[in-house]
Amino acid sequence: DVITRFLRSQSWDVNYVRNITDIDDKIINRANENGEEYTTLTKRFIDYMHEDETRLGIARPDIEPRATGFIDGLIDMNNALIEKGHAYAASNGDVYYRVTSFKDYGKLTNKNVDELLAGARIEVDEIKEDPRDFVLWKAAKEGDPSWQSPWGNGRPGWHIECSAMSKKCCGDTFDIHGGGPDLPFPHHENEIAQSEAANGCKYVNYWMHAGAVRVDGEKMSKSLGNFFTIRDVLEKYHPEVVRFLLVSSHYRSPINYAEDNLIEARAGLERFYGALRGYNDVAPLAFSGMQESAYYKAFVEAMNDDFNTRVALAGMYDLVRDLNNAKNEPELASNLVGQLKAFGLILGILQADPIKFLQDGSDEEVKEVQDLIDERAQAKLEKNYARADEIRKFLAVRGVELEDSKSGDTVWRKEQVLVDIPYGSDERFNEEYKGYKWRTTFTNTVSSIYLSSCFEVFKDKELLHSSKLIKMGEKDTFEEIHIRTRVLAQDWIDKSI
RNA sequence: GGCGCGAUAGCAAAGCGGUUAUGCUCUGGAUUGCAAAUCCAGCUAGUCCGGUUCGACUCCGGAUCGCGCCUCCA
Repeated sequence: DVITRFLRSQSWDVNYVRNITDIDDKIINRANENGEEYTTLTKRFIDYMHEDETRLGIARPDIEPRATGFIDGLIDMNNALIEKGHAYAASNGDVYYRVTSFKDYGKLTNKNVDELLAGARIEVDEIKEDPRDFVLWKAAKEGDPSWQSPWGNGRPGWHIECSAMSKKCCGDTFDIHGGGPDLPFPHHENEIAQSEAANGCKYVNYWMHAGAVRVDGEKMSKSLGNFFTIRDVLEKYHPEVVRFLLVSSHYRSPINYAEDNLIEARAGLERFYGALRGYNDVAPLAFSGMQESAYYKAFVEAMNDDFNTRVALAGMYDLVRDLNNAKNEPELASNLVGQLKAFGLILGILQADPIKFLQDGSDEEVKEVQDLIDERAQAKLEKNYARADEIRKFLAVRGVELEDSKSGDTVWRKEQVLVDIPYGSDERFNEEYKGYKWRTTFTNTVSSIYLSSCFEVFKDKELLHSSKLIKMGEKDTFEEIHIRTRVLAQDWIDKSI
């Protein structure tokens, strides 16, 4: 999504194609289990996917081909491969690709065809000429969805559909082919073998493989029990926070999904939205009018360097600093905001109402908080600072942070929940130092590889201080963290006496 | 075993053969009735062992650790 947005912003004519595999063993099995048509099942999941994408602000591709819509092209391709000796129809109605016939096989992933045999774990199939051969067309089992073909009723093989779809949608050669880190072998290797053998020309100019999303440092998988959906995440975090996390690292780097990283992503966004408050009427500037801007040059340079979104963000932070310094120069500030929003548009962030983003609360809460703010303003006018502070503290404990601006207005924002108390209730320590009581809470959240700790200092049950989140590396021991937190707590008490 | 990727400060994450990455956190200052936000300044780096070089986090070699792929999932 970000790559497409950026390329288009630089006047590239982009044809963005993303295919859907809507027929395979898993789909057939699940549809049979559910007692429904496989098309009903795939439609439901495709609809879900589109809903999730919409929430994340992901633009739809220009074409979203489905495998079952390209059966004819796929059969043509198989025919071409058979004619050229790169494929053969087996006795049972399957069609296989003859791997040894393609001399470049393995060029993408640096595989040696001879060594592949040694590593083959599958049982030797009597039907294939060679265990390395892969299926292009699979004969249908009784009752399964199938299509007619020169080799009898069947359905597409597992790799050919991508070659067939891309040929129709992108042509014999196209520029960029993306995919996940698990795809280069065998899938993309097989696509190359199919398309280059059938079409007689180069398949793809640039391969882009993304880094894996990891959970607690491991691959997400059902067997590991660390599997969850984007919907689960969006229940807890604003979609923009998720996007921000993703653009915070290079697309090729693995990215670790951890609560701490989401919290940090939110903190970064708060800095941007804090600066954007009050500029709702400023629209993103067009890149065409920004050619001379140093921020624009930095942004484009970063993005032109293999879509280095992290470096692009660094430049945007520079802009934010300059924007915060330019609050007394409305014209300049407005221009900077326009630029910042323009960059945000490419990354798919910063287009929301800052106040809404920062307050992140229900309408009832907004009213409740505003009433207290009004009461506090009155107290301040009457120089009743005790009451004013009481209200501030009351709200602070509930995660509402007040900011008095110079003009006298008070704005507020919702503080992140720094610590999920329920975890680690058996890992709390109540200690005493110089007459102050302080409590340490440790957390080791389910999806975090990091221990976190925070401390709260009390005097006669009154909360005096609540620490910020202290994050610890995975190598730190529990004992070390405990000592470190104690030092911080005692340090605070020493200073406050 | 084969192929490939990685190891950077308290945390996250980039570039770069010599010169500030950046963000979060933390510390000091300015500001504030007190705060917050903001600004200014600062503290923490480059897994280990060799080599190349005037100079290496950056290049080369090795070790260690971590991760991915090697499946008729696509």
